[in-house]
Amino acid sequence: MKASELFFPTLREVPAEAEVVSHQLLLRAGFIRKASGGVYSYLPLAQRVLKKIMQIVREEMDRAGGQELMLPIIQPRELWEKTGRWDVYGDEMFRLQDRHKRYFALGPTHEEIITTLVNADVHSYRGLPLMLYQIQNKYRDEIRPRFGLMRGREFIMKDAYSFDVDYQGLDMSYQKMFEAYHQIFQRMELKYRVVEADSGAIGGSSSHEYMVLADSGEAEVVYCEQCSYAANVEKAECSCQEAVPGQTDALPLEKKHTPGQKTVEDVAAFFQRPTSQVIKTLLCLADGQPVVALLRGDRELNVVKFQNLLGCLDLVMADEKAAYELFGAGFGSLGPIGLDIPIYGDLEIQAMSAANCGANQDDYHYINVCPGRDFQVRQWNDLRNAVAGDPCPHCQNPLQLVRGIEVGHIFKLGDKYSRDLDASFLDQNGQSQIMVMGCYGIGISRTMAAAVEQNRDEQGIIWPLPLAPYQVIVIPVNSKKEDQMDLARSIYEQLLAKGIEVILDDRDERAGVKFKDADLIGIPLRITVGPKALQENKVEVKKRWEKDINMMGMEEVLNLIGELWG
RNA sequence: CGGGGCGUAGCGCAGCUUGGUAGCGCGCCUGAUUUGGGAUCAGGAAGUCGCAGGUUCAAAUCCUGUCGCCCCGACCA
Repeated sequence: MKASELFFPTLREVPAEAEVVSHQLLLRAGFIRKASGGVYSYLPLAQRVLKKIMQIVREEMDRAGGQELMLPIIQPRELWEKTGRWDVYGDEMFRLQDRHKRYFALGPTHEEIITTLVNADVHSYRGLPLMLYQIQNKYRDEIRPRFGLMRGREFIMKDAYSFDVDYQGLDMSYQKMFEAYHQIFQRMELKYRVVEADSGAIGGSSSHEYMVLADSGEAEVVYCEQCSYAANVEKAECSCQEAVPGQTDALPLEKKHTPGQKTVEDVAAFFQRPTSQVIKTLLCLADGQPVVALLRGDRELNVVKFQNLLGCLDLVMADEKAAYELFGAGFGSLGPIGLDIPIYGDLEIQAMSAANCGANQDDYHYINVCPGRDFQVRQWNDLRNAVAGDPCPHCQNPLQLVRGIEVGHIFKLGDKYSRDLDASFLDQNGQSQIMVMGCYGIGISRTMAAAVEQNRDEQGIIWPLPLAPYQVIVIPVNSKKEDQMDLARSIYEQLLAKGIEVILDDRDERAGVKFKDADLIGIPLRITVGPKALQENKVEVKKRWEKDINMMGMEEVLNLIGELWG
C-alpha cells in the first residue's frame, strides 16, 4: 500500500475527549473516529488489526471444534421475555420498535437466539455436542461509555456457545475452550493472565477471566509466581495467618481526647502508630438493616465477600447521618465497643492486641483495645480485598498484584437458558433431557485497545507482530530524489512479491513527518532509504521496539522478516 | 441517576464578566526556498459561534429550553 493512497488521518494533537492512552493513540494514529458516545468507526488500519485478531480467534475456535455462524442482531422481545431478561437487562439494553410497534432488542449477547435456534433443529443426542460461535457487533447502552473502545455501546465480540448432553460433556467443552483461549492470547503475543472469576448469580460452577496486563486496567488481579494461582482481588481468598489471640494481660483500655482526628491516617499519626494498628469501623446497611464490619485501618472492605457472608440482596455503605443516629458519633469516631449492632470482624482484627479505635463520641478514641476483651463480634471472617504480599492461598508464596483488562470470559451456564427456552433432546433411552450449555466470549474490539494499552511508548503504538496492520514500512527520506524513490520502490515491490504486508511512504513529506507517523501507527519494521543506503547498497532497518538501527542487505531483511513472523 | 464542566474553522484553544467588524496555534490549499525526527517565507480557503426560542436597534456574549460531549460520584469513615 502506498501511504499517499492510504486513509490514515493522523493527528498531531490529542483530542480533548480522549482519556486513556489507547483511546488517544487510536484516534491520533488514524485508527478510529467517534460517531457517537461509545460508538466508533474503524478506519482501514484498525480494520486490518481487527481482521488479524478475528483470524486468530477463528482458527483456534475451529481447531477446538467450533463452527462459525451469524446470528441476528435485531432480536424479538418474546425471546427475551422467556428468560426474563427483557426486564432484568433494564436500561442496559437497546430497544427499538418497528412500524407495527413491535419491540425488538439490539442483541447485547446471544444466548436466547442461539438456544432457540439449536432447540428448533437438534432433537437427538446424536446432534450433540455442538459448539457454535459468531463474531459480530453487540450492543449495550452503557450508563457511561468511556475509555474509547474499552467500554463502548457498540462493540465487536466473539461469543461461542456449547451444547452438551450432560455436565460431564460441558466440562469437556469448557476445557477445550479454556485451552483454545490460551492459544489465542499466546498467539497474539499479549501478556495476560487467567483468573478465577466470580460466577455470580449463575451458580457455583466455574468461570475464568482472561486479563491482558496493563497498568491502566480496570481490574486488579493477584497472582502467585510459584504456583498457577491467580484471581481478581475481589475473589481472592485471604488466607489469614492463624489468629494470635489478643494479649489478656495487655494494658488497660483508655479513652483519649483526639480533637479533629477523622481519618484512619489522622488517628494513626496522632498516636504515632501505623495505620495497621487502627481498627476501622464501617457501618453498612444489609437490606436496610445496620451491620458493622471491622477492618484493619490499611485494608479495604470486600463488599462481595461481606454480602455473601450475610446472604443479603443489597449491601450499601451507610451515610453519616445514620452513623449519628446509631452511634451518636460521626465517621472517624466510630468503634465496636459497647455496640448492639451485629459486628463482623475481619480475621486480622482478631490477631490485634493493643489497637486504636473510635469511641463513638466525636473527637474521642480508645487506645489499648483488645478484641475479645473489650468487645465481642458475631463472627470472624475474611472480609477484605487481597493485596500484594498476601500469602498465596495454595502455596503461601507472597502474591503479586497487577492491573488487567478483561478481554475474555468463559463460563459454564448449565441449564439456565436451555430450561427457560426448552432446549431438550432425546437421549439413548428415548428420555427427554435438557441440554447443558457453556458460553465463551472474547471482546475483539476491546482486545485491540488492550493491545495498545499494553504495547506503546511516548512515540505511539508498538503493535505485537501478529496484530500489526502492516509488517513493514519503507521510507524514502526524500521523495523528490529519484534514486531514493527508485530504490524504495524496488524494495517495496520485492517485499510485496514475497507476500509481505508493506507500506511505501511515498508522500511528499519531510523525513521527520514520515518517521513520526510510522512510529505513531506502530509498524514493527521500518526500512529507511536515504543517501547512506544508496552508498552502501544496503538499507537501514529499525525495529519499532528497539532503539538501534541496523544496516542490512535485502537478503538479510527477508530473513529477519521470516524469523519475526515465521 | 446525582454533581461539575464543556460545545466558537478538521484538531487544540482564546473571545463571553462589561452585547457592537469572529480571533490565535496546528492542520488544509497555492507558490518559492528547503529536505535524516512533525521546515521557512509569502499568499489563500475555511466557522448559520451545538440547536431552538426570547430580550435588544444590535447576541458567540444576557435569559429560557433542548441536544451532544467530557469528568466525578453512586463502597473506605
